[in-house]
Amino acid sequence: MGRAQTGTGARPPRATIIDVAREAGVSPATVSRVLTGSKPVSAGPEQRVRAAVARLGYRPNPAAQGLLRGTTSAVGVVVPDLSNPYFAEVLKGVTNAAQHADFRTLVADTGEKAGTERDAALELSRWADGVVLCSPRMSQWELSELAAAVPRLVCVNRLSRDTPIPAVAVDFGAGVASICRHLGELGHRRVAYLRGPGRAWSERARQQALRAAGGADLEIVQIPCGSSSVDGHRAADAALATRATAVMAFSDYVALGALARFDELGVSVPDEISLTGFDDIALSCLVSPRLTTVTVNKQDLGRRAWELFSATEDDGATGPVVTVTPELVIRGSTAVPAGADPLPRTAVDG
Amino acid sequence: MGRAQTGTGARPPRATIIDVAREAGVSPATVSRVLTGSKPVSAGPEQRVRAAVARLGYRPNPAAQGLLRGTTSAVGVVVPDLSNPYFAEVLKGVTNAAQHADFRTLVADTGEKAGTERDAALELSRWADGVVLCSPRMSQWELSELAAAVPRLVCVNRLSRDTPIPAVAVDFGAGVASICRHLGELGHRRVAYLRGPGRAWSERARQQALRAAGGADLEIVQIPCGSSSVDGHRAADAALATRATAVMAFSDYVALGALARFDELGVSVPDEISLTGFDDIALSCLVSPRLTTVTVNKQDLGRRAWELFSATEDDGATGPVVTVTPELVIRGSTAVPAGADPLPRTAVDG
DNA sequence: CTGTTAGCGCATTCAC
DNA sequence: GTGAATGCGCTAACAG
Repeated sequence: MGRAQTGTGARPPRATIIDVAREAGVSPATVSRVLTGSKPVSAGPEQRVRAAVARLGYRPNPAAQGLLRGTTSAVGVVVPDLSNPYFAEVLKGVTNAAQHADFRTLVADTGEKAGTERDAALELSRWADGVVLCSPRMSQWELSELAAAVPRLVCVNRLSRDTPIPAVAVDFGAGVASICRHLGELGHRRVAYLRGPGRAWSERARQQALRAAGGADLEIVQIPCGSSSVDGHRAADAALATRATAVMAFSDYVALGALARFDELGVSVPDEISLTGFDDIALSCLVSPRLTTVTVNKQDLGRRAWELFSATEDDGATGPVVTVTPELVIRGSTAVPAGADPLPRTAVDG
Repeated sequence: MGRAQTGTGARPPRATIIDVAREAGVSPATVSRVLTGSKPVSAGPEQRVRAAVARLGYRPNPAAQGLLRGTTSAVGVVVPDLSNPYFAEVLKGVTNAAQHADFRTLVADTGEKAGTERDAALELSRWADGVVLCSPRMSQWELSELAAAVPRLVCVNRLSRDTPIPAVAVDFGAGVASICRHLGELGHRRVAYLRGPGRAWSERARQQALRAAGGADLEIVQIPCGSSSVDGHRAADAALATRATAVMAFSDYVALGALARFDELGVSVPDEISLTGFDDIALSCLVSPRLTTVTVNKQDLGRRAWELFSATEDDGATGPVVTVTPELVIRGSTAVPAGADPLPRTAVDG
């Protein structure tokens, strides 16, 4: 009885709060009060409202609520490439945290094209209360400009000196330093570095650490590469040509590509050449040899970005910066270079 | 001159169409007309409006627009696990296609928990014009119920006989059959199958094909497993214990886990045991040996899901179903079983 | 061509 | 406690 005729094919138009009010024999205001719990409602009407809501399958229209509140309960996430497991994990971290706080996640993939990041972020910012920018490749200038236009902007893996943008970032310098130390202790003296995208802040941070680490003890040979496994695969030959005894890749994703190329070439890792990654993605311990890398909790990065986002005020951001220190994890892809003493450095120092 | 005082920290409240109208000395309707192009506006006012828009940095509020239009220009995507490269790729496919049509993508991750899929989809459907459900693990009954509640529901890798839900799905049967054929031709007679999640439709589709393929020629031994690489890693020992000469994994992601375990155990692939995957994720040709699998264009799957979505009417869905036939790609992880004739079957048959 | 009016669905004032 | 009125920002329908 009473169920509005639900034709087989025709879907009933979404019920409004007015429909519910009529059905329950109360005013829309009362329905709203029951649903939001903003003001007490006596038992009788409350029951009738709840029954009507259930019967009609009523769900408040979020657009209308948002219009009234002035907020959207949504957060935008801009990533360079969803195919990259790293960004997929960060997105997962943000999404899960947001879901927990009853927020929706809007996602945009810029396809590693720095030129589209600005538009993507601006667009998402219209639909969401703010935007999380993952490893933006845009210029510092663009970023500052964007920060002025987007109500709540949070960066992942991008720190900016001039503009106080809230950010959570991996301490790439510490990561690179620990890899260099590890390689040095093994006896490597000449290391080929597979460079990431020049526009990536994280790459520039690595370069800085590389400059500090490289010197008399460790010679770093730079090889242009990129951020994907295909890039790593392509750059592997050039790395080999440097006669370095170890290859340090921009990331695990890149390292996996290089590893595949070494395998094709019959170059044994780590016997003939050592290889390191960065990030410790899931698949890095599924390859053979398992990748020596630096471990970063990517979902946690996303979660922290969310926390920053939800702690940020809509007006001038104070710009707290969270730094996450990665940890070296030594696995099978690094070893003493062929024909070298394990710890010559200690011997010399001592 | 004229730039409203943009205090250093304080962000100016988002301008409304009324602000623009005032600034340009016209009515809000004229501003709207200039912006939407719905009706012609003469040059003078148009220029003034554009100038005001630029000066104020005005952008229409999508919530208000949506409220009026009754649509959101957004699509929801529900995936079991963003960490799984397969789903990340499908999401990328949907997002890119949606972006192209000026639609936003909302994403929800259910963490492989079938129980949360329904709520996630229902929730997203309030914010979006419809939902793409990726490999839903929910029951057929729940799915039918959901289809009645969500305006535009599209499934990926899930076909339902009773309810006509638009869907794009891989022809898992054909894929499994081609793997079985390949394995049979190599001379394998006993194959261990690493099962996917029992709730997954794709798993049931595979089982059907397995029943057809398994028989006198090919014995299939079923091993409970799961959908992640960790599951594959765990199940590898049991697969080995069956004394099968080949292992067929539910997916590449699972196969990669098994491969890693075989490597740990010193079991050589494909010399001692053959291994196959399914889906052909990017990393499958980065491991050693490269994985024999069946190739599926995952981004394309997402793109097609989007097309189905945008072709679907809000009312009763007609339920077109697109089937994608995967292609066998033979790489290094499969070989003739130890001590067997390469093509005994042909010999017997001939 | 342009301005005025109304209303999308909802929550939150006010009166009662 | 409850109902009626107001307005969030915007565009469609009307007048002029």
